[in-house]
Amino acid sequence: MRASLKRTGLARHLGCNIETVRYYETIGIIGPTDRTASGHRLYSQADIDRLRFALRLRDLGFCLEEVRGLLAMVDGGNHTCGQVAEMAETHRRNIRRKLDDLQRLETSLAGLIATCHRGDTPDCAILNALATQ
Amino acid sequence: MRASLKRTGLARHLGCNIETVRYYETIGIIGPTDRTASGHRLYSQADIDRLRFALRLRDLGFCLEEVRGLLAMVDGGNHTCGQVAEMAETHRRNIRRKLDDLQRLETSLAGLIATCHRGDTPDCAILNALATQ
DNA sequence: CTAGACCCTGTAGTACGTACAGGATCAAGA
DNA sequence: TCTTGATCCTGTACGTACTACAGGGTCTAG
Repeated sequence: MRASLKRTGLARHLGCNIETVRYYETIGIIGPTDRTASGHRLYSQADIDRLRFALRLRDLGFCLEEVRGLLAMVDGGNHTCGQVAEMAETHRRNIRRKLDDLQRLETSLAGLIATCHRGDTPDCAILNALATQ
Repeated sequence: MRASLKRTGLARHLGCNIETVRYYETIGIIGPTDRTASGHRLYSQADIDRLRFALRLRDLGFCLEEVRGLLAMVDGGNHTCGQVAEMAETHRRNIRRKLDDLQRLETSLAGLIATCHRGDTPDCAILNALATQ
């Protein structure tokens, strides 16, 4: 069966927000689709596949610029598997860095919280620690 | 010695961006400061302390709304140590959740990368995995 | 035929700044 | 005293990745 959905159907099918679909069209992640005589968009199976691909990349934390790049590579057909792997590796390093940052932050916060005796007075070890020069 | 800095001096002293200082003033994180006769801002020691406090909270990952809330609590003097600790705990839970999300993401990405043979052809296991319905 | 669900476009708002434009002021050296 | 370059001022636009309207047109089931 060949699908041909409108915006709400598409959004439900892929589990994304309606507005996101239009946004992705305006910034060129997905191209302009076919329209009905009255101007309603009709999403073909190819449109759906492309959007799903983009959404998966997004869910993997790629920014839209990277998504655009990967789509362009696939569109052009002038990519190699090695290039794709390299982009993925770079992205993974960025995520690892974020993980490290967040882990350090959690540690700091845990240390701060541990100093607190949770009294019902305004005198707070957390605030004192933060206010100290 | 009582400090009284202008914007560049302040930004250098606290290691933040000049524009950030002005931004924090426009959104009310820090109040309007004294000015010279010609209108140049002068940051007192109290201004500096307040900004440092706000920047530390920001560095701990609190959003500006939370920073504003904590500052208001301190300003009003009507807070308890327990309330502060609770905010910190809530924030810590949010960070933990982000850590989990990011960790899952890293795992997915690692799995994807592992399937790739890094060839110089366009046929790519990563792209195939992402394109598969 | 009508009600309500859906579609269209354009614009404004979110968080947290960053970056400029166009002009005024200040401090130090000649 | 003059000039030069650093700094200051204000206002506004830009960035990401959407989200939320407003004001109108279309479609479909009863």
